[in-house]
Amino acid sequence: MSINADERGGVPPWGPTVVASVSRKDAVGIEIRRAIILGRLKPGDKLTETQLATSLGVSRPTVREALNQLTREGLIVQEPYRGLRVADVTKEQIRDIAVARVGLDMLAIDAILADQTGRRMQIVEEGWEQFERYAFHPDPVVQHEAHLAFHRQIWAASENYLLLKLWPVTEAHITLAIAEDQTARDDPERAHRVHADLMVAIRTKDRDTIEAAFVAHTLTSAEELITLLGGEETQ
Amino acid sequence: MSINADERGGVPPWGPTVVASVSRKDAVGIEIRRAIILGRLKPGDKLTETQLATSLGVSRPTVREALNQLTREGLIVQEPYRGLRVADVTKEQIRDIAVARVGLDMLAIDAILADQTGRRMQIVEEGWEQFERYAFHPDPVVQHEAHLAFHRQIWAASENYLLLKLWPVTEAHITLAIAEDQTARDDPERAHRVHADLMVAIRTKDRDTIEAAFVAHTLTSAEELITLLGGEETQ
DNA sequence: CCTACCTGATTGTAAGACAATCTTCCGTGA
DNA sequence: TCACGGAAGATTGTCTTACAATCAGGTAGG
Repeated sequence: MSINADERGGVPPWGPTVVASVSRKDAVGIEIRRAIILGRLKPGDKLTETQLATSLGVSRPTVREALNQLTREGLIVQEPYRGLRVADVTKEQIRDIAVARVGLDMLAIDAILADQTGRRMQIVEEGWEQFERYAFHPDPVVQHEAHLAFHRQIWAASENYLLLKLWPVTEAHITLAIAEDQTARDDPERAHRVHADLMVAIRTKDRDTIEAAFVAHTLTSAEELITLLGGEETQ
Repeated sequence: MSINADERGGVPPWGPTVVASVSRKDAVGIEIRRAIILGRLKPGDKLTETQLATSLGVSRPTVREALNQLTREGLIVQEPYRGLRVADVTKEQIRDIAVARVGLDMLAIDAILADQTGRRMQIVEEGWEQFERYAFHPDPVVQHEAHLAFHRQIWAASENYLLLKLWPVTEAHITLAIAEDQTARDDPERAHRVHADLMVAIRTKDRDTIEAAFVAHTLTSAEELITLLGGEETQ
């Protein structure tokens, strides 16, 4: 696990698709998120600054800056002077995440439906097209990122400045919830279908229909995950 | 502007009320937020890492960690290799902040109203009592923090894990919006009254009444602020 | 007057050092 | 044998110094 291209034979670990260069700090953050998405770093795993700095080939100050950000987002839990852990979420928290997400999604939807020009709906359509392009990509990280990008685009379509500011923390928690859900990552057909259902509902432009779809998409999925986790109390 | 108690005669700059010690990094963050609240740092003001480190009496790495966090929250805007600025918000963004806040507040209220035990409502009452204790404090920073603490407590009362994770970014934007509103800071009577009105509405336990109160409290205030800002486009 | 280059300002990153805090293990005493 | 205290190791928190990278502004030359 290193972010220096020269150590990996030319292709940086965050892949060839990033056009704008990213800072080392951001690259570290990307790499840690990927490791969580891929299950290489699991909820509860312990980490240290020195270990991460060494394996990522950067200095401790650089890794600290990335970790501070991940900590603030909620992906990493820091225990001063003791080390760090990949965050895990309890079943109750998974439900809370879903409840808040539906509320926030509906805030976005209200703004989209309020738009008489159709421009915001168009932005959602473009997000859907992007999603379809990558929904079946062989790389599970690309699939996950396509999923996140689609949901982010719904919020972006609302053109609400604060919603977008809240996205990174929300994204981190979506990632954590999905990291608990091993099966979700392995079923791109299902992932595509549930998003297609969402898109069908959005196109009706009927608020109640859309809300029911988001509840099904998010809350119901959360309850299924909680059932799957069964007796495993994750905290 | 320094965070070392020994340079200030014993009392740390963040005041004697902090019981748990805070890290230097956190103390730096607190100090910069206070300066923004007090208007000593104004929207658009330019800052440099070196300048802040010197005046706060800490090292550049420490200041960087604090600034990274403030940047992520939205209080500071960073321009790589050029310097930093106190964020300012446009009138449209002030409206967006208010719209999103009402939505989030109502998410919290829904969770509070759903609670049959009355425990969550009790938490709101305790938040109100705390607010009343400090609403007329002579220090405007204490007043502002009392205001933030009261609103945070409404979210805390929802016991929704993700809502609380979203609070710091929301708080930063409340602070920015209020920093634009010079008059709001100077009228603790009015501040107390508008929060008392909110509390009266919350106690009715009628969702529509509460929503109307939050709209009046947040959206209407935002529109008033936008009118006050008049022709001054802050972007 | 315009363009190019150089310099200054500032951030991004690193290395090494040490302080602070917490945990674990070992030794001693009861 | 158990409990307590102290020491050592692990890890973060903070600092200092240094240099690379990038951008903006000013000056000089054409």
